[in-house]
Amino acid sequence: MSAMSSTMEVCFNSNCKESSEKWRRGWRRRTGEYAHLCDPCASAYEDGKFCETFHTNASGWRCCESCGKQIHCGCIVSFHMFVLLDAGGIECLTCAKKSYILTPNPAWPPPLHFLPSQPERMTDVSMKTWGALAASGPVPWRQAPSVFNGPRIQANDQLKMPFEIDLSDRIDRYGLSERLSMASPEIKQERSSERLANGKMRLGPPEILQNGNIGLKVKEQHCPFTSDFKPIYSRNDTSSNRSLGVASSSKNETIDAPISSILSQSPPVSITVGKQVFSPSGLDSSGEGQILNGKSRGDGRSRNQLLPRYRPQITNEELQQISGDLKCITPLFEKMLSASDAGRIGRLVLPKKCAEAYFPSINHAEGLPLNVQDIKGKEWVFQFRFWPNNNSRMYVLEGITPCIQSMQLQAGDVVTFSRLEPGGKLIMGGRKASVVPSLDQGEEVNVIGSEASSPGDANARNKSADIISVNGHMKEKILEDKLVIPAKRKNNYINAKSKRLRIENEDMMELNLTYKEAQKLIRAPAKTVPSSFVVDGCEFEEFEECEPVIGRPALLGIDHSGEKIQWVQCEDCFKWRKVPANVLVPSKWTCSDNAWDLHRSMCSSAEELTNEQLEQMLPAMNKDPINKEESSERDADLSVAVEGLDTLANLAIQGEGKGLVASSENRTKHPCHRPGCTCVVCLQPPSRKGAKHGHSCTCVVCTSLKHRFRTLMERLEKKQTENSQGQQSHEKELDADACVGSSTVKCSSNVEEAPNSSHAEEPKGRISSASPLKGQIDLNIQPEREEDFSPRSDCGVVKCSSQPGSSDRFFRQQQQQQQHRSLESDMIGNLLAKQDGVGCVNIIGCVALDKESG
DNA sequence: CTGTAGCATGGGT
DNA sequence: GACCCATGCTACA
Repeated sequence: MSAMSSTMEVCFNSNCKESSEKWRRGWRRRTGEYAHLCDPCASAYEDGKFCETFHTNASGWRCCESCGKQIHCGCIVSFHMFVLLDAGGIECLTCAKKSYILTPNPAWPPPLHFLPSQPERMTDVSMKTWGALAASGPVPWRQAPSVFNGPRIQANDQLKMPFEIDLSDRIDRYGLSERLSMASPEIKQERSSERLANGKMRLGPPEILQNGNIGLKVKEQHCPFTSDFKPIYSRNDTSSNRSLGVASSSKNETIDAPISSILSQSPPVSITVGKQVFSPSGLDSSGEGQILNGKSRGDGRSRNQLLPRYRPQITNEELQQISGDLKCITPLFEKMLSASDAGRIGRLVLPKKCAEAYFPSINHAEGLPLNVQDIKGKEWVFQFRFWPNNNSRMYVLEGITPCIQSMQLQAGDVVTFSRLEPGGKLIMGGRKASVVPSLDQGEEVNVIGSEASSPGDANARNKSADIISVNGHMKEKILEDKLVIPAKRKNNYINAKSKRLRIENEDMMELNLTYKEAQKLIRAPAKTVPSSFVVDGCEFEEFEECEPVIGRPALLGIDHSGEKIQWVQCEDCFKWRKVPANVLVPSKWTCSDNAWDLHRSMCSSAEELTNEQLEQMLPAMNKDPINKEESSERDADLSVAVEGLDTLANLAIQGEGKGLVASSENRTKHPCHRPGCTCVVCLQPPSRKGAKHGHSCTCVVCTSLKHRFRTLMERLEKKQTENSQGQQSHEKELDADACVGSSTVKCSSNVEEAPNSSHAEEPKGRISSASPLKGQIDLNIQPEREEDFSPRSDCGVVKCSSQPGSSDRFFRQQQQQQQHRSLESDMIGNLLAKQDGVGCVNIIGCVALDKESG
């Protein structure tokens, strides 16, 4: 700071402007450079009298809450002369020193690109130390003041806060650095002995609380210039007015930062946020992995920092809820409950590193019982154990189901593990995914459909958007509790890690949709004239190179005058309006579009339908589990009727094609061909050189298609007959099975295989007349699927649920499809010659035909 | 037949 | 390619 230079410069002090060949270093500027001061100004600065000398008439003076000394708060010069108190006000550094709370003030974003060299001490000691800490193990300390996670800090950014240097200087000036840099052997020894005793961690020295001054003891425990810190996340209740505060921007702010970044960037001081004192530490008693018999547990990897997804994202409120007053809480880690975690098995798979770092050491697979207290104070005993797994271990916590249920957690929610001081009691908390606060590094838990999203997780967002794109606005009621997407891990948690979960979430769409319904809702976009052709009496409508339009579904009805009409729901007010039956209602339709009833061409107009009438029209609403609970809230229910596929989905839920009238033409729609499309059009003949199929094409594909179509008709006909006979029992089966399928609507049959010959010989006319799918067959064929379909799956409709297993099955189905597709072109000829079946309709109306013998 | 415990599998990192 | 871990599988009670 007092370095001299002989370069002729003007004093940086605007009130001085002396030119001098000799200048001295003053305060650190935002650029990272130092203010060059003339000798007198530098002296004033170093004496702490700069502002008193030059800024007496400036505003921004405040008094130290403790000693009353005036400090020029509004000045960069005095920026490091004071600390912000949690309760407001400031404290001069001298007083702050007395309370051993050395949290620097929040600073501006560090000048990444203008970083001057670090003062040697900081570089050599502090930074190395912290750098070493960052890589030294799971860091059960993640809290950091907002200053660290305001601007996103990358872990490897060599950030240097301005206060780092100056603070150390100040500390030096106040004679603190000596003390702080003194790594007491006693303390070290104490820490070592604390790490683990008898397999149980001693988590924090009792004396932390004994003197009633957590902050004080914490400071002594946290020698900033040693690499051996004890992490204490303490609730500095009594000394809050003496704590250096870094204001938390919000009460519920999550205090989080990449550990490595914190450790590598933050000054080695404890930090208070709210009422908490955050004492950074790379290691706690377990940070290096638990030590048993003097030997560190865990492999080398376990000493790496926790994966972001396991870093506790606990909030102040949660901490307060957990710890109460005068207690220290050390957030350890957290984990999003997977389907299996939250399942009936009651096993929570613990992240290995976390288990080894924070839980007692276990040497036998049987493990040991672990007393855990939930946030309500209820004691639980879990069995902490492991399974050998690939030369490794897989740690699980058994018997968590009651606790999970007690906390009303489910898959997607988060369980948190913290440690309560004194005593080191494990605290298990829970967080509903839908209430997760924003997290650092863009890690958030999102509720699909909400605006909350992780900024750094485009993929996750996209995935969410994918779902949204299907759901449109999707039913919030469904989403609220079910559709929870964890934002991501480093790249994308949900996208990469939780593919199953994602699929499961998609399953949660509870989308019951027959492909007949899908077909009726698909149409060519405006200005697009679909080509049509007839194959074996089946009229196809094809519009390539454009996205299909999902028409707005409507409910068929008959006017009081006996005229056929359809009821269409306004997109804005959700009132149902009557339009002529032959009208093609666009997917986006509002009352203002109601040209047929001008009296009801405004949303303010009353609805013509009574609730009873509507309920009659939507009888299935009361059958559906979801809609059942919503049936009493018709408005709320209707309010979620949305455009496009969302509406499609909703309508599909509401009934199996009841009253759906969206297409004016009874054609099979084949919207567009995309990569992966397996329709007969996209599937080139085995030679792969053929042109697209025309209506008179007699290639093997088209021939097979015709054959399939007949079979489809036959099967559906049989299925319908059978359904009408045993629908009730069948529904029970479906419920019991909890959906063998997926969000892909699938048609399968529980009908015995019909001999192929009969298919081929089936009179065409009979099929056409008998089948409700006359003239409707999608061209998308996935002939490979055979093992996917439960014989108990309903024909043309499938219920999807979040049941574990269904998603996985679907996932595997998808994988198998992919694999099959890669072989498909080679095998298509043979396959088509052999296959028959009824299909699977996905949301865009593609039909995958179930392979069938014969 | 059902539930559970323990291991195996395989996608993801 | 090793490791993690979600979940499937299966023997067993």
